[in-house]
Amino acid sequence: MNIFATLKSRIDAVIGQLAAEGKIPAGLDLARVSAEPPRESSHGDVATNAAMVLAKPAGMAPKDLAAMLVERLKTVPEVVDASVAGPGFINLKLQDDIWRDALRDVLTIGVAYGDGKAGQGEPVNVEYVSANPTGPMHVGHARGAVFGDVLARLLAKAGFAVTKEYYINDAGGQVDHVARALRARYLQALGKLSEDDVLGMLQRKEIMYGGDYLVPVAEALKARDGEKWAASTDESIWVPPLREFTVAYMMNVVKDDLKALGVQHDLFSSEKALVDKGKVDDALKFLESAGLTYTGILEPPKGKTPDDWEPRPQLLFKATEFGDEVDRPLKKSDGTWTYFASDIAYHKDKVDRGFNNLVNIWGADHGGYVKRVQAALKALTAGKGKLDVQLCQMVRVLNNGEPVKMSKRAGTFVTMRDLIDEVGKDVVRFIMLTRKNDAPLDFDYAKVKEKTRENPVFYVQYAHARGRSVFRHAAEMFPTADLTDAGLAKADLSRLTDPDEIGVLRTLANWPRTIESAAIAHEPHRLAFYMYELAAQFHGLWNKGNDAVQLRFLQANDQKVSEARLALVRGVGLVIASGLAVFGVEPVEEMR
RNA sequence: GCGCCCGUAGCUCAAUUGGAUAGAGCAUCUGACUACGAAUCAGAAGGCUGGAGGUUCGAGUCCUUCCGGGCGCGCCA
Repeated sequence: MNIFATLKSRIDAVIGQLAAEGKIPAGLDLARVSAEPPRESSHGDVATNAAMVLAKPAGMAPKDLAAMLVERLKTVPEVVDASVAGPGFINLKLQDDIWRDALRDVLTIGVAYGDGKAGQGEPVNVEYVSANPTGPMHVGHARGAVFGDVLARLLAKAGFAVTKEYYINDAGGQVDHVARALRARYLQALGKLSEDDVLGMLQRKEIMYGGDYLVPVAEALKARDGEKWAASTDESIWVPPLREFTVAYMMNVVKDDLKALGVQHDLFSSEKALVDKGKVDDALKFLESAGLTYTGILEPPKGKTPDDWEPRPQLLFKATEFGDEVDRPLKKSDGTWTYFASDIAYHKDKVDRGFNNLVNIWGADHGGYVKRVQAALKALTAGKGKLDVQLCQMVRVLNNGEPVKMSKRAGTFVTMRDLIDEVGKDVVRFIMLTRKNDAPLDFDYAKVKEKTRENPVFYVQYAHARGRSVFRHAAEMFPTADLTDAGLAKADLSRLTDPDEIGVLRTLANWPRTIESAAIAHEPHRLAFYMYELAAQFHGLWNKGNDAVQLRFLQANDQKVSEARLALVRGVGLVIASGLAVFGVEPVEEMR
C-alpha cells in the first residue's frame, strides 16, 4: 500500500470528522488536498496543504484551521507528531515502523513493487516509431522507440491496458519513390547501370533515395525474380510489385533494428490495408455527413508565400472548428487522398477498436501536425477521445564533444545500429531517458562509456552491483542464514535505526508514487532521476560504513543487524531492478 | 509574419505539475582507502529561474507582452 495514499485518506477522514461535529463546513472539496513528501526532509515525513487549500472555502484563517487539524492528526495511528509550518503547511512525522513496513513490502513483492492500479485497466494505445519503410532507422527513431516503449511499459505498470502500435506508411508517394530507387539499384545489380549512373540519377533527382542499403534489397529482388522487371519502361507494371517488395524487406530491417534495441510492438497497422479496405472513404464520409468538410481555397501562409503558390480549390476539413489555425486539405490536386486523410481514418480505426486514450510519439519536426490530428479526433469522437502527442527532440551524437555525423552504413546519418554497436542496447535505452523528451539530447559515446558518477547508467548499475557484492560476502560470512527475499522479509527490521538507513527506506517507499505520477504525466524520465537519487543515497550509506565500522552492512559478530541491513541492501537492489525493468535494461551483478 | 517547443549556478540538467530556504552532476577549493568494490563518499563555494507586468495565501511552473534559441508553415510523410 502506498503510504501517501494512506495518509491522504486519513487526512480526509479527519476533515470529515470535524465537519460532522460542525466545527468546519460540510461538503468541502478535498480534491486539491495533498499528502506528499516535503522537499526538505527536515520538515518531516509527509506534508499536507489541507489548511491552505480549505481555508477560503471554509471561511477560516489557514493557521486556525491548521491548528485544529493538527490536534486531530496527532491521534492518527501512523503519526507520531504533527505541526504547523510556514504559511499553513502541516508536517507529519511518522513512526519509523511505517518505513520498515515499506521495505518488507519491497521484499515480499519483489520487482513488481510499484505496480499500481491507477490506470484501472483502461485501454491505452501507444503508437511509436512508425518510421517509413524507406530505409534503416536513425538516432531520432531510436529515441522515439525507447521513449514510446518505456512509456508503454510504465503505463502497464501503473495499471493501464496498453497496446503498443506501429503505423506503417506503406501507401503514400514515399514508398513509390523507394520503388523507383530500388529499380535503379536492381538494374545495377543486373549490370545494366553503373554505380555512377545511379548516383547521377540521384543527383538529377530522378530518384529520391540512393543509399547503399538498397543494394542488398536489389540483390534479393534479382535472386527472386531475375530480369522480370528490367524490360518495361511502364512504371505501372513494376512500381507496385517493387513497392511491395521493398516495404516487406524494409519492415524486416526495421523489425530487426527494433529487436536489437529490445523494442517490441503488439501490432503493426498498415496504411495500405486501411486504404484497401475503404476505411479512408468511410472516415471521410463520416466527416462529410457531419458537415465538417467543404471545397475551398486556402490562403497562402502569411509572410512566407511559397514560390510556386497558386490558389487551388481543395477538399478541406473544418479543423478551425476544433482548435486548429486553418482548415486542412484532405485531397491533393490530383484527386488522391492526402496523408492527413488516411491519418484521420487511422485514428478513427483506433477509436473503433475501443481506444479513447491515445498516445502518439512523434519527432519534433512533426510538431505542426499535432493540432490538426487532435482536431480530427475531436470531430470523430465528439470530444470523447483523448490524444496526447509527445514530441521527441533531436539527438546530437557526439564523441568527446565532437559531432559524429556520418554512418558507415547509411552515408548521411547516424543509424540506430551504429549506436547499439557502439555502446550496447542497455546504455542506449537508459541514456535516451535521462532527459525530458521535449528537450534536445546530447548522446556522447565517450561520456556514456565513462565509469564515473557523471554517467547515470554506470552510477545506477554500480549501486546494484555493489549490493550484489555484499550478498556474495554475506553468503560466506553467514552460511546458515536465509538470505532469500522471503527470509529477509522476516528479519528484525527494527535494527535499522540510523537516520541515513531510514532515509533510504523513505526513498523506497516513494517508488509507487513515482511510478504513478510519471505514468500519468507521460514522463518516464522521472524514473531515471529517481534511480540516480536512490543510487546516490545507497553509495552514501556505503561510504559511511567506511568511516564508521559499526555502520557497515555486514557485522560478523551480529547476525541480526546484518540481516536487517541485508534486507535494506536487497530492497535497494529490487527497486533499482524494478525501475530498470520498466526501462528494459538488465541490472548487472558485477561491474567489469 | 504565424503556430508549437524551449530559456534555471560558469557548463549539462532536476524541481513531487501551483507549495516552504530553487536542487544534483561537471568544473574550482578542502577532506576520507591497513577496502562488505575509493569506479565511491563527506564538505565549501556558486542564483534577480532571459526582461517587464498580472492572477493568489503562495509562481521556475498559469496569463499578457517583449527579448533570445530550436522546429514547422497547401497539393511530403
